[in-house]
Amino acid sequence: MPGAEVAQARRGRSSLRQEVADEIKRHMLAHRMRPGDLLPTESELCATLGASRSSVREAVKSLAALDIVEVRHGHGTYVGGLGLSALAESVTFRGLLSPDDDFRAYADLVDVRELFERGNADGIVAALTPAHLDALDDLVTEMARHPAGGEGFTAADRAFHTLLVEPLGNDLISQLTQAFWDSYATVGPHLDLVTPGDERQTLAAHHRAVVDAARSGDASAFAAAIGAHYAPVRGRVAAARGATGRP
Amino acid sequence: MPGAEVAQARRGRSSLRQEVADEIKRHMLAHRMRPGDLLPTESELCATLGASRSSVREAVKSLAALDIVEVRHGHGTYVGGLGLSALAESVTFRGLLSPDDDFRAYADLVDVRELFERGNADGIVAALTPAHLDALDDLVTEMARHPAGGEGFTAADRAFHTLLVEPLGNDLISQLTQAFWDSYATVGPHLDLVTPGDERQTLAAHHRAVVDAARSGDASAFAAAIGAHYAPVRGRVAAARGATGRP
DNA sequence: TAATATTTGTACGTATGTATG
DNA sequence: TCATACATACGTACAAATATT
Repeated sequence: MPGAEVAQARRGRSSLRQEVADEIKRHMLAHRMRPGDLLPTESELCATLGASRSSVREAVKSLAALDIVEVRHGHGTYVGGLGLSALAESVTFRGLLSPDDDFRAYADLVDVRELFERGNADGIVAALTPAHLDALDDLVTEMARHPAGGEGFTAADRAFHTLLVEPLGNDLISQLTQAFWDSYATVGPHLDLVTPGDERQTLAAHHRAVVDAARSGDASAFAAAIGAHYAPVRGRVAAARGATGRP
Repeated sequence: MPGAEVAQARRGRSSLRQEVADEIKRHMLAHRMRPGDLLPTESELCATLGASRSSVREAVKSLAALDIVEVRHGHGTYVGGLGLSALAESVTFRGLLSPDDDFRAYADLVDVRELFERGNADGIVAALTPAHLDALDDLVTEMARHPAGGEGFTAADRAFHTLLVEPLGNDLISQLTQAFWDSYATVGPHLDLVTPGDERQTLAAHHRAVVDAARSGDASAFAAAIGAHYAPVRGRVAAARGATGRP
């Protein structure tokens, strides 16, 4: 017998697992729970929802993949951080799975990353504080001290782009920026893109130009500097497209 | 005994379920599979990966939540569409779970939606064909024929914003636009936002202004029209913020 | 330090629902 | 209608991790 409570509300509808997942979300909303709050144990969910442990576990696992819940072994199940790690994973996999379609997924990624910074030029330049600018400068120095593509450079680059949009105060944009940076950094190395040595040398300089433009308060100059930062990547993609066949 | 192949590569690392999920993704990449391709059956995965049915099923369920695989009952498991339904669900839930923090999640959503259209004004105006413009006009007519908030209006609105970014040829932007529209449309009704009757009347007119500006080829006018389209929503959020306490 | 209770992780067997031929 | 292949669901048992005592 497939339980009672949920099963009853499941006549001709979707799978029991989906119903259980929806019920768990409803529970979180009804109790106005916050990230980090403790959810009922699996056994309790089984009893409450009238489903077997397998079904409950599978439902919980799909919610965990979306960062809606977080499961800690031997501890319990908690409300998740609701971050966009799921997005990053999905977009990354998309890029890895179709590397031969003219690098389209990768190029799309670059466009979106640029949009977040260039399209918010006014807001970013207006909201950046001297403290922000100094921190950005330090990160550029950090980049210049490490070889491009290395550990230190990569970490500084991620922090740079995160900090750049942070003053906007838009949490969604901040998380999207990080998710897309992660995808970009993961997909890139799997592509056959040729990065000339002299281009590696100018990477830190491009970032420095962005900070300088921001410090000057000139939104147009800032937008142009952002454009110059992303232009080389587009050039590499175009070069690879030309090389691999497409006329 | 916890199998052999995967379990061996799992000394001191993460859970078996995670290993199985990674292995499935590796399999998809190694075989250069495409959305719609058939994956091995659960039994085969159990045998190949040396894991039990439970572990394999839970792993598959987390991949299904990310639209990386798609499971069809009685049919088999296929490579998923790699869409951003996961993003929409996560963002929507985030908005629903924290409706009392000054509508921040909702306001963030509006900002991002506007960014996709306003920030791409140049590209959109340049790429829109006469056929696109006519289709957009038809959708506006459709909106004007239906009451705001109704079924017909909502469908036309979604199609409008989808079509608006479509000529950019950026699949990622198109999918993000749709995902955020879905979140916006789902979260909005749960918030106590007051929409004056006269504002409902002007909704179609705002969309018409966007199309007219695009037809004129003036990117600045287009950007301004997009701004006018989203401004009322910001007004409602600001009004609600003022009403519920925050000075 | 060690024993114990709680909770999630893994495994296996069985029965049922669903689509194809 | 029947047979086959597949996913769905249930129940039980034990392993592993994390506390508390």
